[in-house]
Amino acid sequence: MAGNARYNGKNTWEEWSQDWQNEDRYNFRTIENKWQKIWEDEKAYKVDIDHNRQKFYALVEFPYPSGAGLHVGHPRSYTALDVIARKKRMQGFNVLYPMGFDAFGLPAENYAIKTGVHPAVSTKANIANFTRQLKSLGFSFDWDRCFNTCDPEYYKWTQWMFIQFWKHGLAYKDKMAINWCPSCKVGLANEEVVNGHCERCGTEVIRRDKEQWMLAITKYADRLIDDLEKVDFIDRVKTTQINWIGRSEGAELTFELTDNSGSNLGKPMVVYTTRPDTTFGVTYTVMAPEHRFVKELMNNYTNATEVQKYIEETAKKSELQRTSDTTKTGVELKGIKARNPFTGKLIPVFISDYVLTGYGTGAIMAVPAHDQRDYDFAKVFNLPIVQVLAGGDISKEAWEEDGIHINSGFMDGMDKKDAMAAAIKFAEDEGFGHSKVNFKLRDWVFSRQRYWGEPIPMVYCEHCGWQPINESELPLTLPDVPDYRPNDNGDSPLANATEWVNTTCPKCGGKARRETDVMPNWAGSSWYFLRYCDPHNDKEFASKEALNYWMNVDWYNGGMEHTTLHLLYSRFWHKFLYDCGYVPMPEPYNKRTSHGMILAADGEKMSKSRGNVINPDEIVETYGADTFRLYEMFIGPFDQVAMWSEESLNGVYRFIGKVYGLFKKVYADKDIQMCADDLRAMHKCILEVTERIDQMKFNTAVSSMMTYVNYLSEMEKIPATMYETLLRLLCPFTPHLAEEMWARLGHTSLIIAESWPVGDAKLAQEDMVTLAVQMNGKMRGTITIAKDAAKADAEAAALKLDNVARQLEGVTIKKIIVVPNRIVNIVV
RNA sequence: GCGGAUAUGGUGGAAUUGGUAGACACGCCAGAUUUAGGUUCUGGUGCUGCAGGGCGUAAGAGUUCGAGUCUCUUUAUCCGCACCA
Repeated sequence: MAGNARYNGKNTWEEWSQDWQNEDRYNFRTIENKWQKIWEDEKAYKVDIDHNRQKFYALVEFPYPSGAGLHVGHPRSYTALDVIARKKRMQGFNVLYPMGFDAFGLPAENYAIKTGVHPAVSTKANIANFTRQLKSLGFSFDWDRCFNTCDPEYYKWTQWMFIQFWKHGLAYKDKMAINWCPSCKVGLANEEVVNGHCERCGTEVIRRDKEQWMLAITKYADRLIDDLEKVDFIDRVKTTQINWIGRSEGAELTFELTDNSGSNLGKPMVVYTTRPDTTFGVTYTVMAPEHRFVKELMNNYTNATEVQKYIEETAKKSELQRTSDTTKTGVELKGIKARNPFTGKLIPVFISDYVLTGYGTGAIMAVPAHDQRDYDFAKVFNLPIVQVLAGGDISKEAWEEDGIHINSGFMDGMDKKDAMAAAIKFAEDEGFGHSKVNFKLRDWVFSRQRYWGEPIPMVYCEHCGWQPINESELPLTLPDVPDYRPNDNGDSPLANATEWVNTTCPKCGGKARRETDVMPNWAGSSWYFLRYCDPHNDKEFASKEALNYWMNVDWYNGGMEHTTLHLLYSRFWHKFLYDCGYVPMPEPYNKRTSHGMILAADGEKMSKSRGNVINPDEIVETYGADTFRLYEMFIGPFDQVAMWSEESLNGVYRFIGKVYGLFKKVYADKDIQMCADDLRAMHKCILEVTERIDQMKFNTAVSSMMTYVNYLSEMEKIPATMYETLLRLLCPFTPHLAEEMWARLGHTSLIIAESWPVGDAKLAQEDMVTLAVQMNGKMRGTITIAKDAAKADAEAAALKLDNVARQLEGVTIKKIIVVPNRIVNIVV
């Protein structure tokens, strides 16, 4: 017999207590290891469906298992929700708090290119390391539900979902100009381009025509905005998503293109505008250089060479060059005109790179009087500027505010609202336009020309076009390849796996080729929270029963940087599954919060190159997991950036030592009476900690406990109830310490399964209160009187104060304001 | 340029939401114990005056008996988006 683990190998509590009674120092290393082993052996955090208990699903973003290991930023989020999960558990909820790994991604692949180590091998090692680190911090994850996205048993379902997208027409292949990172040799989604640079490696992104798989997220744009009303997301997240989706209401109007004499060329140019009411002020039109009409009408231009040259120059410009240089350039398409449908006048047509091909219709009507960009362009090309809204001074700049319409025919005298309605009605009646909603959001570029991702389960057949493989053949596993390097043609390394690529068409049985691009690293994370509900299911991605019980995620915490990436993608993905009837609710997350970043002590981001990275392993080694956890909660307001400080960490370490030291003063006698002050201190602490955890004010929750511990330190002897209450409150933050001291009090149960204390507001109340006494709002002293004393008593007591009486000499009291239990203000 | 946030001691930060500004912690100072030392304990610590007192929440104005908190103006820093018609 190895003895009882809880008693460090001793068989009885008595044997064990002989040992620890001699210990002066809190031996966190032994103690933390001991409890982690016990929790693991007893599967203390394993959960199952239990219809008799209310569920609570707490979720944190699963990490990418990088070679660098856990960053001190990760535990900020994980500890916060661990605290919440543990408290909910103690409050009787059936809590699901899972962890997994988002294991596909470029770093493993780049590492493979450098070293030849297969990404599966390095990823596996990294996952093992992450798991060890996470376990060393004592998080209450249900490890039985852990999975990673590069496991075929998992990505089988990612592929299956892709096929469902395809079947519903939401996955399509399209040749288009995409963002291309020349260093990673990979296409990027809009969301992955930061200031014209690759989000991963920082290389300037260029534009490149490529055939890409796309997911039609724009079909959900409206619902992605509207349904934000149904969920409890912090405002920052909501507004960022709304701005990113960029809904705008306006109209599409058709401008006929004509030759110089005014005969129609059969090219109705459709423009998008948010201000159809200003059409009387349109003095020219502009098409994006890539607009198909520009090429189609090439023979009509008298300056075709110049036009051609401009088109080529634009194509060469990177996204960054194109957007950073705001001086207007362009070329008039000489030989053609556009007819303003409101005035009938013929106006010039230009091409310019300030008109974007991907937004609206790729063509605009220019109102230089009321749009600064059009104004700038008109100045460069000396075009007429016609004011149609009263106000401003258009000789200096465009007037972009509202105003009464002038020079606008039937709209003269109208305000914006009436004129908008009138303009759209006119366009509809005359058949050249209609109202239209547009979005900045683009469809999701879903192909990556790389290796380490989910293979896209599609094949191309000469006869049948693109076809999905049979669902019974899933998972389509990633083949081994000898060389992971992508090539400059933009082919995936998979293109060289000839045997794998050549296959048969699932429809006609003829020769076919597999898609060699893989999915982006956002694919696996778009639905992982569903898998946690039923992670070992090999028949479905999750059973109906499990989804009905566990979904939605009740509380999801993660980084702001995912607001327009993972968070938006997964909401879209989930809505699609909902529309297909595969998930019970249209939104996956009830509540979303976000933590601030942790910066290095120098206020900079932690990075290898700066050499200011704090390694969590070293902190755990030197101070212990509890200190680390508690410090991350105490470091500052949870939603704001925080700077790492080893000195402050030391303060938390001292606090833990103090809690340990108090144990010696605890009365063995359980029935000892507490006085009113004791009860007040205890209940106040319970109420504060409870409330502050719910509000994520972890830093002040910790200070409440520090205040309580300071109170206990001043006592000669501590009633057991007071100390036990402290341990219960502390348990979510410092579970090892709480568990150890709980056991030393003689308990044989685990404290993590104990109930959360309930505070009594009455007992927490003071019976005497201190009021501030002010004269004309300036502090003159304080009085202590009974709580809820009559106003007259407070007044009388205040006037008796020496300080007040002295200063009252020779002045008359105008009035006295008494706010019960707060303040007495004497106005003179 | 647009959108969002932040601004309080030497430092990180509190403030019951309009009612004693600076909780809690770090640091610092003094003392005690131990000491070769970072340990531990006690007391002090916004600024300023000998003192009654005065001044203090980025700056300026306003509302109020009373403003860190509400309104307006300005400034600084951080983050996101950026020719989206």
